[in-house]
Amino acid sequence: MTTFPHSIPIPVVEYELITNPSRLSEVLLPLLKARVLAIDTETTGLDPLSDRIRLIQIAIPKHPVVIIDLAAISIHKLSPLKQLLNNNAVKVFQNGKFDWQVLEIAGLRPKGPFFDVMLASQVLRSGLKKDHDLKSLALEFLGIKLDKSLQSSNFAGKLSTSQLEYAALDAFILLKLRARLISKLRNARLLETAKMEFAAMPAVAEMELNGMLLDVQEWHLLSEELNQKKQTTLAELVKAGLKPAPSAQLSLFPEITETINPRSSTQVLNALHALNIPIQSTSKSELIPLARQYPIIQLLLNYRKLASLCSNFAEALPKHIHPITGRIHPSYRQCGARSGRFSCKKPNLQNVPRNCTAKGMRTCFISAPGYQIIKADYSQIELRIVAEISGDRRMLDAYSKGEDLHTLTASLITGKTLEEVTSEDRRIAKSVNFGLIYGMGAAKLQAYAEEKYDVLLTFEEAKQFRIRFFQAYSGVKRWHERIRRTVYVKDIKQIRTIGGRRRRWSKKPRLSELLNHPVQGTSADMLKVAIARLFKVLPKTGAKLIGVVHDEILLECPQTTLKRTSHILKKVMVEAGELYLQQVPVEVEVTISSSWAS
DNA sequence: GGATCTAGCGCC
DNA sequence: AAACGGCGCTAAATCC
Repeated sequence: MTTFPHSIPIPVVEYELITNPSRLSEVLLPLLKARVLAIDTETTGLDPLSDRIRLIQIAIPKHPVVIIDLAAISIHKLSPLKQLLNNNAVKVFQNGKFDWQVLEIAGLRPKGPFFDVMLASQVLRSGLKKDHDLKSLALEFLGIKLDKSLQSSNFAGKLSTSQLEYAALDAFILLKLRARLISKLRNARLLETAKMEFAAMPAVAEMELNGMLLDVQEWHLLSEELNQKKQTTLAELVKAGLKPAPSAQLSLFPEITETINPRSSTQVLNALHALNIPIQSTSKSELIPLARQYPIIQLLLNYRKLASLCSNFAEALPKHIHPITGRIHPSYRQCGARSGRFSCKKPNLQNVPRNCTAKGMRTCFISAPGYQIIKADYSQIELRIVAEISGDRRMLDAYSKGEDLHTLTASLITGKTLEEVTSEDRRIAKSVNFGLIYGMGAAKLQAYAEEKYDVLLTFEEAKQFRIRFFQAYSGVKRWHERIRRTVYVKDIKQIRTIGGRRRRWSKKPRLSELLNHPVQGTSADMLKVAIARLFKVLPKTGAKLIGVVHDEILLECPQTTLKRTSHILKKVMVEAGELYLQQVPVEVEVTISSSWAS
């Protein structure tokens, strides 16, 4: 890594401010010939749906930065700009998702190929937890200290010279950053991964603008139901004897301390100790084994779950309904996870509960009139990727014959034939499969099976299943051993997905992290290829991308094109998967419904 | 008093 | 020898 012992002075950037339509086409003429355009925008705020674009700054090498004051020029006079943004030049952005959205809403949608310096940096430094804002990138890759104090200045009124200089520099610096990042990416063999991110970027930008529609009335009913349950559970808890520990009752106001807050782990710990229940912490894994013995613990678990559902979802999600669109527009980060997976926030729609009430929260996410929701997800994608990467014969055989891997595992660990396997056996096997591929130990497997699959195993059983799993899938065992050697013998601190996406560690990685990245990351890669391709083909169907959840894609589709669109969606997803999986068939399950429920 | 950390919940 | 990974949000607890 290059270091810059002395910071380089901030370059002086020439610019021309355009406030007059008659000068526009003239000044854009040389830009039309450029192969690369660096673009930045300044807006009146950070919400593309309610704030407005003020400036667009465009930089090309050896030329003054062109700053166009969009407050001064009517949209009808902008065709030269539209033509420029719609040409085949590479468009360079910093966090281009935001600029894409702002430009789209201003009727100035830019056309790719794109280069996003933030995404490039995230791909390059994945796992190393660094900042990826423009200031950090300029310092890290160019040794330039940028002054970003004007970023949040008022871009609605009259603009100062320093604001214009700031705006010009932001665009100009992107050219230099791109050049530096390209060579870094190429040296790290990450250019292909970065290009995949760039291609997915407009799809992500549009997905956020599309947002999802929440049925507020149904949501309210569901919230009421949850709240009722929460209150009755609280009453039962008090009845069952959840009260302050004796020492705490020395309070001057005993009536106030008659009950405790069941969400407070410290209060709960004391209260349970007072009831002679032997626990070290109030964590779920410690409470679950005691739930059968002590009814109060089951009530406590129920209450905590209900309280979390109420505050995290029932009360929280309606607050995110946008006043202009009436829809929820979460913020997706396409490189949000170190594996390359998406993360989602404000609100996080990737963790909306599936089956928390009789009705289900996801049924409240609905399609607009005249539309339906198409949901498509990759079937057992992580296990398929494990089969591909490990080359495990048995897994590959099972998948190529179209067999069910959970049933196969059930048969292998119980010794029963495939026909004898019960649905209970299969559920056990499911927990075993998902638990053991990343090297879970027997104790955790036991807890995990109970917590997630309601499967009771003794420690000995968990141990036996673990042994039999690795006997049955010896290729998986060899894969684990191969990776183990890379950490503990070769001291390697990085690993890649099938497509080459890299994750690094600053300290010695855990084996499970090294096993996990190629699997989760490859799954993320195929999802991104899929949405990038969908971005190109969906417009002709009228369908809109409205959500992604790791191995799942959600479209809102006009009734009239449902059949064709779901066919296209499935085809695109399967083909994206097949780019990475050569030995395992890729399967995608598609459902059509008036809501997000499956 | 506000900022930050932790525990515990949801999802794939 | 033992070890599942990846996220975000809320409320309580703690720090400054």
